[in-house]
Parts: sequence; structure tokens; C-alpha cells
Amino acid sequence: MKEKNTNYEFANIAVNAVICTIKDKKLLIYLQTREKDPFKNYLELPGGLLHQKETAQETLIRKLKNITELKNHSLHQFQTFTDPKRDPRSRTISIGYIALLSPEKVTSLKNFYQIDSLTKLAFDHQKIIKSAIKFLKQNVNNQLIQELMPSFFPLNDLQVVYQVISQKKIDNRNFRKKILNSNLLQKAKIIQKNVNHRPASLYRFANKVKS
Amino acid sequence: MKEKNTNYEFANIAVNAVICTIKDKKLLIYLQTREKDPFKNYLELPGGLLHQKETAQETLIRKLKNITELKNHSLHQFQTFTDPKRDPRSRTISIGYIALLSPEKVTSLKNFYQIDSLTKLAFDHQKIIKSAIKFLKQNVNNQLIQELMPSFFPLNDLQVVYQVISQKKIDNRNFRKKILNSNLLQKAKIIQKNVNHRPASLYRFANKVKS
DNA sequence: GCAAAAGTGTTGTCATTACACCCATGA
DNA sequence: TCATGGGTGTAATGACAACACTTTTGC
Repeated sequence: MKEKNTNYEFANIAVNAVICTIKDKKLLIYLQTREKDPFKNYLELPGGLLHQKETAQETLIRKLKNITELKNHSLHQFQTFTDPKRDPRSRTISIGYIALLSPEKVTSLKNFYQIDSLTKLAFDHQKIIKSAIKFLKQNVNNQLIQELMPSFFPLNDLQVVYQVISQKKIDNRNFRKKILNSNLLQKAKIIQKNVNHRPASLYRFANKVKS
Repeated sequence: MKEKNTNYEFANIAVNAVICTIKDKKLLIYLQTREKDPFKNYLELPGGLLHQKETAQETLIRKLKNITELKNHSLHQFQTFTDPKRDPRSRTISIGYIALLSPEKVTSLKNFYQIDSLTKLAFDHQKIIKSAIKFLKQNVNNQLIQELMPSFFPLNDLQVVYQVISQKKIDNRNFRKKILNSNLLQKAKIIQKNVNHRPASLYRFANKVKS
């Protein structure tokens, strides 16, 4: 298959997903171990090749369905990578997507890695991740942040998520004032339980959450 | 050529450029007339297929060199379009780029069209343009604006460009105050000539302009 | 002197920043 | 009672918005 595209215009089209979640004030990314060459046993981003009648998003949803349930609206296309040498086998371009997972959607942290602890990844996946993080940082907004939050959460958790994505410290009092004035959140009737400190009030996003 | 990719993963990779400039307070886009089917005689965005050893940007620079001189850094990749039916001949995805041209780089306005006067375009190019405009509006910043300006310009022209891209009216006094306080601009020693009104002082961007 | 665009200041409002201590809970 | 994170108010500063008239040029 790999040597088929002697015609110069043809190429493989791949998608790769940078699946992010936040745990313990750290941004984590889903990676899997490659089982075949090239880059056998290296970590890589999940993804795969487009089928004939699929959009890139449909491919991703198909490829990721045993990792997590994703919907079109929670996939963010951020960049397409076209370096002709990015795949040593044959010409393959990759369309990069970001998916943000709330902790509720993450059943196991087994395949999630901290980005600063990464050594060598397969292909140009290091570069793809870097570009994804840059995109996130440049586009921090309530919609993106919301995707990373569980249905109910304390304000301080929300603050942590903002801080991790924007890579900036935020003043606690100012943050609470601003977010509460914005009417984005609704206070829930329940509070935290079984924590060995003062239990926090829980909030949720007030808009209709697409699930 | 078109029926060659029976193998499901292969496809054509195209790039399309949304080349913008501003004239008389209007955003103009470069379009050309298709000379062959499908969509013969329709207007279309310039672009073409990637060669084997080219990045998408290299393809664009090759394809556009008889329209205008472009450099890597003045091309902005904004979205990739993967609808399997977007090309009726065979599977072709398109990587969309925006190029911003200062009036100095536009030798003739012959092929430039106002976006609101467009009827039907070839393929999904209407959609690509819409997406490009949205990208511009969401990412108005000094770097982008700078690419649209000539080397020397009156402040009010700069204001017009901001207004056209952001699709908002800006108060003249407030704009001048803000931009002059920002130290982005240097006042030139020359002023406008041959205008039948009070001649404006000319300014230029103070940073090193990559040409 | 008329048309056309250039240029100019002040005031009010709102958003953002900086900053430090007490509170409620579990162990 | 101690450790842990939750929760609170005020004052100063800076950014932004609203607003209308005079100036300089060519014709």
C-alpha cells in the first residue's frame, strides 16, 4: 500500500487527536504505544487514515470510540501538517484535532501523560502536541474550559483549569468575583463531601450543555 | 487520474488561498475563472494540488507566484476541508490559507471581488471564504493588520482597515489615542500630497518589517 | 468660501489589579 | 489543635466609551 502513490498528487490523509484532560493541576495527554514499525514501541497520538466517504471528524470519532465517546462539537481542528518527510513510509499529511475531556469521561488515567515528561514520540507528534498547546493557550474561552469540567465543580477547580490552560496565575478573589458576576454559572444545592477541609459549594455551567 | 484512488485511504491534497486586500473601505478577494469542468466558467479560489515533495505552503507559493510574491510568513493556515463530496471528480481535501496583501503588492484589481457581490462559486469555495472571513475577524491583531498596510499610511487608513476586518465602527479620537500610545507606529517625515483636503501625516510600523 | 478629510481633550464608567485574613471541615 | 483548602472586600489604577468642533488643503 505504501508505495502506491507514484502519481504526485496523491497522498494518505490522516487525523491525529490531542486528547487533553486535567488532573492535579497538570495537563495530561492521551498517548498509545505503537505496535509496529516505523517507531515501534514509541508513544504516539491516536488517529488514523480517512476512509473514502468520511470527513476528518468522522474518522476521528470512529478511531477514538473505544477510548472515549466524542461528538463533532467537542473536536477542534487546529492545524494540518504537510511536511513531506513527516512519515518515512509514504506521503501522509495529518489533520490535527484537539479533544478536551472532563474527568467524568476519563475512566482510566493509564494512557495519559504529562507533556513535560515526554521523551521521544513517533513521527512529528511532539510538534503536533506543541502546536495544540499553543492553540489552546491562544483560544482559552469559556466553551473550551467548560468541556474540561465535570457537571458539578467547586470554583477553585475551575480556576485551576483556567490557570493550567492559560499558563498564568489568577488571583483567587478577583477570579471568583468575575466568574460569579458573569452569570455563566449556577450554584448547585449540593456541596462537597468527605474532604478534609472546609467543603466547597458546587457550581455548574448555566447554559444548556450539549451532551 | 481522477478514478485512480480505489484504495480508500488515498486522496488528492489541494491548497486554496483566500487572498485579501482592502480598497475603498471594502474587503476584496482574488478569484479566477475556471477554464474546465467541473464548474467551468465559475469563479474559484486560486490553488492547486501538492507535489510529492512540497509542503502546503510551498505549493501555494508556487501556484501564486504569477499573481503576487508571497512568503511563508504571510500565509495563514486557517482550516482544512474534508467533506468527501466537495470535489465531484474524486476525493480531494483542501487546506485553506489566507494571504493578506497590502495595496503596494496589488498591481491590478482586475481579479478582485467584493465578497457580498458573489454569486455561485466553484466547489465549496463559498464556504472556504466564509470560514476565512470568520478566522480574520476572530484573529484581528496588529500583525495581520500590518500585512494589509502599505509602508506609509495615514492613521485614518489604518482605522479603516481595523474597521473592515473587525466589522465594527471605531471612534476616531479613541483610535488615534490608543494606537499612538502603543508605540507601534513611527511618524514619517513626509506627509500626504495632492489630496483635495488637509494632508495627513504618514506613519509606518515601527518593528522590523520582514519583507 | 466650500467641500473633504485631518486632527484634537475631557469626563464618566467599568474592568482589572493588588492585597491578607478568617472559616469550616476531617483527622 | 492542626492542616487544608474555601471563602470574602476595598481601594487604586488603567482601559474604554461617548461626544463635537476647529484646521488645512484643493478647487
